[in-house]
Amino acid sequence: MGPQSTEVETPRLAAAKIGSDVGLLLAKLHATGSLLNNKALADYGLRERSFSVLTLACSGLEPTQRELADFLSLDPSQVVSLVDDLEHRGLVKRAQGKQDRRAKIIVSTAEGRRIHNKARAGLEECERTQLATLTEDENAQLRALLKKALWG
Amino acid sequence: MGPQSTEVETPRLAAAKIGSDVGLLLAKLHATGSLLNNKALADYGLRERSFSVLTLACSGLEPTQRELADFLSLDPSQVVSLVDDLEHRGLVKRAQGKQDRRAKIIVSTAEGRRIHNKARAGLEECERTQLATLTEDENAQLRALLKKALWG
DNA sequence: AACAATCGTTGACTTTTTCAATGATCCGTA
DNA sequence: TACGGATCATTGAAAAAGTCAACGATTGTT
Repeated sequence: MGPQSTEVETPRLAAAKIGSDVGLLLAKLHATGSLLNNKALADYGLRERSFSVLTLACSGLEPTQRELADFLSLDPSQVVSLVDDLEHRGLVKRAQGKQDRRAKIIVSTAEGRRIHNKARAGLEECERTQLATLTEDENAQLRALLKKALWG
Repeated sequence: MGPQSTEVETPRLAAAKIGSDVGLLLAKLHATGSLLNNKALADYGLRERSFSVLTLACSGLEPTQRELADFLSLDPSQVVSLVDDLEHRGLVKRAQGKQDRRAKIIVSTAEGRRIHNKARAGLEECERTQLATLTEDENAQLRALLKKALWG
């Protein structure tokens, strides 16, 4: 992503109609958010994406790599790298698919769950400050709207 | 961003708590949205970013490149490329800054405004279909929440 | 006048994304 | 059962995007 300063910027340009373009708003919020999230996760050797993979590995849903790729909007080869990294660090394991032996199921290790719990706490705190200008209700509303936009 | 299929995916993994993580929701909606937006803009030789620059050039706000970089969360060198491209195609012009002669103000040409109008119509139609699962009210709510999250 | 800071630009460098090819496996069909 | 086409994880290469430091020109400050 681009270079973000943590300073408050004067959004002179937000006056333009583009300031209401959903695509741009998403891009901007995602950009600034990613930067902060990655910073918060760095303490645990994670980034937004590896954290997402780890979260799903810890979920008990036993996702396959293909499912991870679809859900996270990543190329399958990118998932390979992410899982490689997490596996080398002993946070997740590859297990053989149950119905499909081609597929590999990603499951967390005890250590993975330990790290994940810590990282999640840090990330939640980080996101809380990011959305500090929203009330608790608005925060929940935003989540609900994003989910509905994605999955109806 | 990653590879998106236009098919509807079964979000088995959305059940995980991560399905409520704002960071991931933003990333995912942004990813799928970008893909569709870029596809819609391709007819006009534009992409999300060059469209944003063109929009601001057409806004009458006379943005400098530095302001574009800040507002669009881009590195100044990326703005150079985007403006180069638009300028070569005769859609925008670089004008000397008024108070500051180091700065360059980006303004649209008549052709730029013509293309922009067409592209904007196409993009709006595209975003309408993307957010089809939201009601008109929810759509407006989402915009408002994103703006508030960004600028309070 | 001197100095540090900022603007746009360039170029090098790293990271990320994209894509095609591969072996293993699955599934439908003859 | 055996064949053929599709899907899975993986690899590696190529393309695109992002990052960063340096530069001349200009600004504002001391």
